[in-house]
Amino acid sequence: MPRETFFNLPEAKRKRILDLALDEFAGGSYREASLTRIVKRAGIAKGSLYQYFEDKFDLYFYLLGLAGERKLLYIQEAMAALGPEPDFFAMMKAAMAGGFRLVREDPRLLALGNRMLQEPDLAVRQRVMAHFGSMGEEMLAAWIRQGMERGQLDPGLNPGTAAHVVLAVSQVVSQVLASGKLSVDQAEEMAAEVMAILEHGLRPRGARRGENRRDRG
Amino acid sequence: MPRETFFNLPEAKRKRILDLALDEFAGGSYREASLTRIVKRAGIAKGSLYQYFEDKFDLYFYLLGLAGERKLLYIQEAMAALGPEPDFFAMMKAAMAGGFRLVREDPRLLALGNRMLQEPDLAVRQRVMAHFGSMGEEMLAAWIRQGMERGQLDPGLNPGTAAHVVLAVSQVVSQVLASGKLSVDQAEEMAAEVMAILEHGLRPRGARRGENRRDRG
Amino acid sequence: MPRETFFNLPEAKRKRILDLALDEFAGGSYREASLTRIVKRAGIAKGSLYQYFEDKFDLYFYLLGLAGERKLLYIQEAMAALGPEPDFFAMMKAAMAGGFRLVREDPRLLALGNRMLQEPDLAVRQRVMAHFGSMGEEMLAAWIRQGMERGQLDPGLNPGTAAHVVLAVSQVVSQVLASGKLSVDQAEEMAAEVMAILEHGLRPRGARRGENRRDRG
Amino acid sequence: MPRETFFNLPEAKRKRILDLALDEFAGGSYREASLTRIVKRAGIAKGSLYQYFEDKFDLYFYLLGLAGERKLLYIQEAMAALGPEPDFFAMMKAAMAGGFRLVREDPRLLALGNRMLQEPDLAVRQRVMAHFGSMGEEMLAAWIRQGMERGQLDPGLNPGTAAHVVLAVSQVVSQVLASGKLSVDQAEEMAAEVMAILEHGLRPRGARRGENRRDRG
DNA sequence: AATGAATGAGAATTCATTCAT
DNA sequence: TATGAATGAATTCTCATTCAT
Repeated sequence: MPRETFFNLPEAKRKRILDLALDEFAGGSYREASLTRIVKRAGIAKGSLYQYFEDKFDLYFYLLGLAGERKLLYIQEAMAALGPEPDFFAMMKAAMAGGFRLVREDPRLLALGNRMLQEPDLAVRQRVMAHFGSMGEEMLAAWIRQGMERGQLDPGLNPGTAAHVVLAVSQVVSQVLASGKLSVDQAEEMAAEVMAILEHGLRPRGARRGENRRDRG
Repeated sequence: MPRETFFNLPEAKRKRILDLALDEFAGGSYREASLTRIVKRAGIAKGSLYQYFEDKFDLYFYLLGLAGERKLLYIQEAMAALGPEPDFFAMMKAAMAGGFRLVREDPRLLALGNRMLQEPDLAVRQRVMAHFGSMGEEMLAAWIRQGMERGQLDPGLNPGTAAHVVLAVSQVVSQVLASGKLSVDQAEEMAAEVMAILEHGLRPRGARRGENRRDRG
Repeated sequence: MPRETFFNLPEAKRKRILDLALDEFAGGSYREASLTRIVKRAGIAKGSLYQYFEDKFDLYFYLLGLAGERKLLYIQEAMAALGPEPDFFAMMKAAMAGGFRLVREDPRLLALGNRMLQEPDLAVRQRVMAHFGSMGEEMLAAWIRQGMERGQLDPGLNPGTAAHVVLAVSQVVSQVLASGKLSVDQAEEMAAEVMAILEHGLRPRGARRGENRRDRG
Repeated sequence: MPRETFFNLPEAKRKRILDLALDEFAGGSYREASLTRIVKRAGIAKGSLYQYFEDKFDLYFYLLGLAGERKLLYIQEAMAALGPEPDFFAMMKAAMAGGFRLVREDPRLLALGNRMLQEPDLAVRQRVMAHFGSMGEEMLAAWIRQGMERGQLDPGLNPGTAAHVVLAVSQVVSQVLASGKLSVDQAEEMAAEVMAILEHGLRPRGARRGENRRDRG
């Protein structure tokens, strides 16, 4: 956690530092993110950064926490709009919508997470995992189990595999976004498409027969 | 391209150098790959590497080419087994099978490609792209167009989006493999699952009615 | 000297600061003692320390003075128990006893002195010497002269050399203690042994055997 | 151990680097010795030093080895002049003479060893000890045992304590020398004096006076 | 009187690249 | 053709000291 010093800073300065740090850590691996560059751009002394944070990892970790927190918040807000006993796919779409809200606010927040998942430094990844766990993975597994119980998902599915598939697919959306190949709008469209496909693949087989699942035309 | 010197090297030495270089470049970003480490492990002089290759990028680029070439070869071999006018999904599965053959031979070849797609150094990525283009993307778009013409894919699809979806999904498989979360066998199983879902999602809608696409049980 | 501010501090706080400072300065060279660590452990502000003391040296110097003062006190108390015209070796033993009392009270006080004698920073050592002089050395020389006059020491001795020898030997005891190789009790035993040897070596020759032991010269 | 690179250097350069390094490491603690200063004074690039040595410790350790080696050599040469079954005190004097020869050649070699014995960084000291052991201590203990068997030392002695005393006394000589308080000649005189005292203290009691000098119990 | 933010020099170490032999 | 020494900028992190509040 940042030192008290950091929180005593005028908000503008604090935000500026976080902003520049986000630039760094979202733009490459942990190793490649340069504190030197941050302080140079921020116009502060090298030592100052060390008054705010324990060390490089402390800053990185704090940033990750902020991003995760915000993402979770958005997801929860999107899900709050759903009724009780919500459909699995409705939840997934709400979660995705939350993710997209995050991206529209600041794409780097998403990139930060992606970078972490690809972090080449094993020690860094382990330290992160030790605190954050696999996060989404567990939540998702719970959703899937619930969805199967409620008859929203094919009972023949292997929950573990399904979770991997779903998680992987949503990571794809993230990465397509991060790569800048698609605009946010295009990505959202693609995500809807992907979700439709997923839904088609994961719904109970019998339940799909004789009906038109796709209303997008 | 490597200098002539490199090709004059005894094959064992040449392979050894490439092998160690693959270790480096598959294990992190371009920046993090260390020539120093390569020469140390290879037991050759720093200067020698510069007699074989222009610079770091030259070596990296050559490695990428080798991996791409081999992947393409495997895909082509897998596709050669298909009859004339092959089904789109059969082609996809063949391509995937080619990819898995690559992975079984050397997982680092796959990791190398993944790392490149995530390369944080813009200049590096651009130089790579300038020579390799989006590779798979164009081939895939052609397949999709063909598939739609032949009535194997839903005519209502947006080919570009579909290409992205398909590409993204196969990248997912790659990354799951690279992450080590799944064994190659598990990943292959998951890939089959994913392909089934994709097929379900992309086949012409009418064509699916009243038939059981899924024979896996 | 500390500023007035320091003496206005509640005693507990004052002692705590000195205690932590002793930890630092007894544990390494002047340079390695870290004010940052002191204030962190003391839970006071960096600036506060500079309100109490001029600078790092001021604190160090004050600490040295305190330790020296106490050591002198203990020595004097041990000597007060001796009768008038005390024997040189009785005085030495009393002095040593004083030193051991100091060590038993707080071994860091001894370590502090030893570190000073080994201080690598010439400027620091010189500033210390400028104020404290060689301390013990002069007192010791006086004792030796006195001892020779009173016939307690061999008149053939070179007083300067003898002083060095005696001082050096007692430093040995200090360092053995500081090194932690011996317990205080063991060290005290060793000191007695050493003193016995010294006594044997420095007593007037005639007093021992009626012959001149020295065949080297 | 230094890298091959170092040994391939022209001798003058190699010596110059070692000389400057000796300046650093003999002048303070491990931490205080500055590689930056060494390269600046040597007029070489920072990176070059790392071509010669693994890291700071490697350089330090190599220096220590050189000094130890030379000291041992001198001691052995001095002892070679002694006849068979040499007297314990003759051996001690020879050893001391070896030490003085070292000091006359380069006092920093002695200072280096002293600094090591006082090294505040525990980890450094441990790594050194792990390779060098206590060196002298063991050799000395053997001498003492031998001396007692041969009737050159008082059989009532505790060999451990005696070893400590002797070792400590010779360290004193070292430190007096290192401190610069005495010239080498004066120090050698003092050493002789000290040895005479020691001899007097450690010789068999009967051999001296036919009585037991020890009344301390 | 107390605070604690700011500073910048200095520390060890790694790296890709050049070039004389 | 191979070598490997030299380079210097880059990295993270620590420190004593100052000063406005």
